[in-house]
Amino acid sequence: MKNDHITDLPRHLVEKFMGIVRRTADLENQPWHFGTSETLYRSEIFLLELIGDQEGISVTGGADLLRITKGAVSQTLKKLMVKGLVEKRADSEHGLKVCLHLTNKGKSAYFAHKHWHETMDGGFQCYFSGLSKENIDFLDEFFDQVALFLDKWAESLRIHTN
Amino acid sequence: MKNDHITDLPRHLVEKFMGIVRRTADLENQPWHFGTSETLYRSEIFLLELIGDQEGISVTGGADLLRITKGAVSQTLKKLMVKGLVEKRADSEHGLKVCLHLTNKGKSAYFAHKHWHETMDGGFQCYFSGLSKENIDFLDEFFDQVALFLDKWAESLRIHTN
DNA sequence: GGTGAAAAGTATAGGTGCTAAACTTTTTGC
DNA sequence: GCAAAAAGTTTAGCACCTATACTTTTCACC
Repeated sequence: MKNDHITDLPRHLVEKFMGIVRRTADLENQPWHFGTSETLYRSEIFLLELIGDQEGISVTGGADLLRITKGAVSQTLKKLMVKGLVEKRADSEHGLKVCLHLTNKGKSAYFAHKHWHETMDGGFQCYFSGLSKENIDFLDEFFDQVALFLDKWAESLRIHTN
Repeated sequence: MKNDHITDLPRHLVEKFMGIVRRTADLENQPWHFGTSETLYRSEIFLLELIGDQEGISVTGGADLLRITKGAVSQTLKKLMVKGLVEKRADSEHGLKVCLHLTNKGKSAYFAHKHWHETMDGGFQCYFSGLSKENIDFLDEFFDQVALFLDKWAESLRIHTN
């Protein structure tokens, strides 16, 4: 069929997109060795980054932002403390709450991660800056459409799970 | 700073994109309840889909295509067989190889999944069809840029892992 | 002010999904 | 013919998450 290259174009794009999604998830699952001698795993990096962004956050607060259970945060937290990257401090106004802070070792890892993002995102930001307003607007709209699609996906799961 | 909305636009888009990527990965991790009474998990769906697409494939062949170890395939395969969705057949030309096939129950799940994709992708394909050739080309180029970025990412991990 | 419910955090069991390594059996190559 | 390679399975172990039970503290209401 000589028109395959036209009708298949969207499918081709969808597959390209899904490839990117899977590769990104894959890369995020790789352990990390920057800024510290400790090996950091995905969940640990996420929590470290969150604590660095919001020093003094609580376990429950972190769980809400990471959208996981507080039990999961508690477990990851323990690993970060064993590695000497994070410390717990008592909340002066609430005897049950805990305030999470980075140690200097933790800050080293945190800023190494931030710096990695800077250099890494550099080229990409550059590419973005070179785009026309039309293309930027289009991308924005496109992402919204994808988000709507994901809503539909989630909804279809919700229905068939009852 | 009054120009924040301009300089932050790329960052805003990057975060939007990363949100989509994470949400998609999340949705793929949800268990599945279509076309069969059995609950299917991500690895099981992937393998089921692969066997449906390529009936008669071997364990090692599947491992290569899924880019995981054959041990992982063997484990997932066992679950699919316990659920009665897949069966092993001897390879007539190679006594050690195994040919994987869907049972009727497996085909039901496989086609339910395919049908779900059809209806699900429907609206999105529609949206795609309405796009101009310029926008399509731009998206294609954009995904290529993201792929390049992921290459850089992988490379940076490779270096720091030696 | 006292009491019961809610909230913060921890600990544990269990489950998915993967790798690495050890193992068996068959096929292939010299 | 025999060693090496290939196909597949099994096991131990790790990362990561949820659900649940639990303790301790705080809060709200009478």
